[in-house]
Amino acid sequence: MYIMRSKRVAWVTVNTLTPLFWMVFAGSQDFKMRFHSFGRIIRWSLGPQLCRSIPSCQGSMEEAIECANDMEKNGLSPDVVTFNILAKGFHLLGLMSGAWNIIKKMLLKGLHPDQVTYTILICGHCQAGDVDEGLKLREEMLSLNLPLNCISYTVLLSSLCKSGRVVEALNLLYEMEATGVRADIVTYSILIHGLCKQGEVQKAIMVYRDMISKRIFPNSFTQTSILLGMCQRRTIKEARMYFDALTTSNLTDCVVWYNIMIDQYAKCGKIGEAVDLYKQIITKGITPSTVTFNSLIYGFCKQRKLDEARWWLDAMKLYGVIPSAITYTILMNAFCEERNMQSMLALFHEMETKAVVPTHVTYTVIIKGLCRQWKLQEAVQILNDMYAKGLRPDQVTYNTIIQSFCKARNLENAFQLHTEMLARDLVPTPVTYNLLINGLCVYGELTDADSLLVSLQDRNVKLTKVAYTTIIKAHCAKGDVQRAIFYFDQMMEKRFEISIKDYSAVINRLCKRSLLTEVKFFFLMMLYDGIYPDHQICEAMLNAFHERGDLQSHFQLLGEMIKLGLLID
DNA sequence: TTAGGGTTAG
Repeated sequence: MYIMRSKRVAWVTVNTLTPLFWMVFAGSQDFKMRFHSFGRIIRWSLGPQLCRSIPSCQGSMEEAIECANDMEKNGLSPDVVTFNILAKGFHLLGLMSGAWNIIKKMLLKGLHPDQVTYTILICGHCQAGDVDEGLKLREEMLSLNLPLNCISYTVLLSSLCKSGRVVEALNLLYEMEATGVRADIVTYSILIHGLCKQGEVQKAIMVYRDMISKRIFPNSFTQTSILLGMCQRRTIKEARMYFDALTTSNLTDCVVWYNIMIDQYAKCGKIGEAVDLYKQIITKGITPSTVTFNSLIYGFCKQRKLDEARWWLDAMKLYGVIPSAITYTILMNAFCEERNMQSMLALFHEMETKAVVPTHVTYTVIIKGLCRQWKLQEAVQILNDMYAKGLRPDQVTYNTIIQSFCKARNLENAFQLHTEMLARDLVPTPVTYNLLINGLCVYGELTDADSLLVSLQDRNVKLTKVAYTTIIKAHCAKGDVQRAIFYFDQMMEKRFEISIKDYSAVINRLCKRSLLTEVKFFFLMMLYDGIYPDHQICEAMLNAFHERGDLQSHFQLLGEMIKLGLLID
């Protein structure tokens, strides 16, 4: 009971390494109570410091472990809960090897990991981005006859949703139902959110109805997911209607709903509406968050009103809201877009003086700025500095520099960076390959672009339509229509949605080379595909037919244009 | 006593 009075007492106890503690508990008959108090001390010794930097956290982990060791010295054996608390501590620090060591100790003591232990480990794998390892642990649990509970399922489900694997997440929900594990509001909220984010709004509604039928009622998290879904798949007006209904029918308003709405307005250029909502937040006495200001700043940056954007950064400070790395990065990117490197770097230094730690996105913006000034070696230097600072550049970081090396006709360095990505276990994105293919098409050998595309296809590397349209355009421009048709067929076989833009790109290039038979071939293919020509594409063809003296085709097309209403007078 | 959820930047 003494321990429970205040945190301060617990800290005194831990820091003086327990003599006081044992004086308090000496002679206590309530063994369980003493044991639980140790758990609290361990949690307290982890808690306040976990929020700080890693080195001080490690210190507190040592203290927690020392406390657990102290238990043993005093004749109390740590149990599964004690070990779980320690494992969780390591997990929070991202030190999963430490968590595994704790589990090993636990096993050596003849204790068996329980559902919580497994959940912590699953969480560790999932947060490291390895859901499949988490799913393997699920198999292990099942093989050990250790059924997963709602929380363990929810951790897996959350991670699957974050990786975009919503179908598998849905299947897990069905598995829960089949095994008699009742999903709760957290499970449903995560799933509805995941489905909405993937644009699967219909499925999200289905899950929502299922939830209501089980008499689980939405809370602010669920409502946030639905609002997001509305923003993604419906018009902003419909989202606003839902938002208005939320804010008028709920007793307590949630700042996240306002943030989502403000962000939507900021993104579509309706900054006035965004500011109006901000005023509503203040009038209602809701505390705006960093995200509120970030979205407003983004909105002003998008309108290229950088003075006003900067004013909002200062306004944050007046309200006691702390700017984050995202706040600074938004502004830095806006200055980068304006080619104002000086202001961009001034903001970066301001960040440093205010102890706001830059992220990999912040550095990517700096790299983008350097690339725009063709300071490519300096950009590579920043990339290396990132690793030295313990930051992991991502695909966008690499793509930014690769694009610039391609534009600078330095394909060797561009491919070197691609190799470096692979060496660092960073899976290149379809954009990486689009950039490299485009680089080879425009500044290198087209045959090399062909070889790259074929090798990617052979290795089943995920590609987007752009890879195909890029190579098709290049073959059209260089007159190898057979090859262009070959890739066009492939693009259709892969069921990419082909638009008039794609046909126009091909037909325009063929017109420029006066390859009229091929022009007619693609034009017919477009009509067969159910795509109506526009005025621009017809104009290009008319000119080409006229220039080559193919008057029959010229007048035939004119006739078609009149029928389609594309020719006025 | 220990495990799970929402909004923003390149």
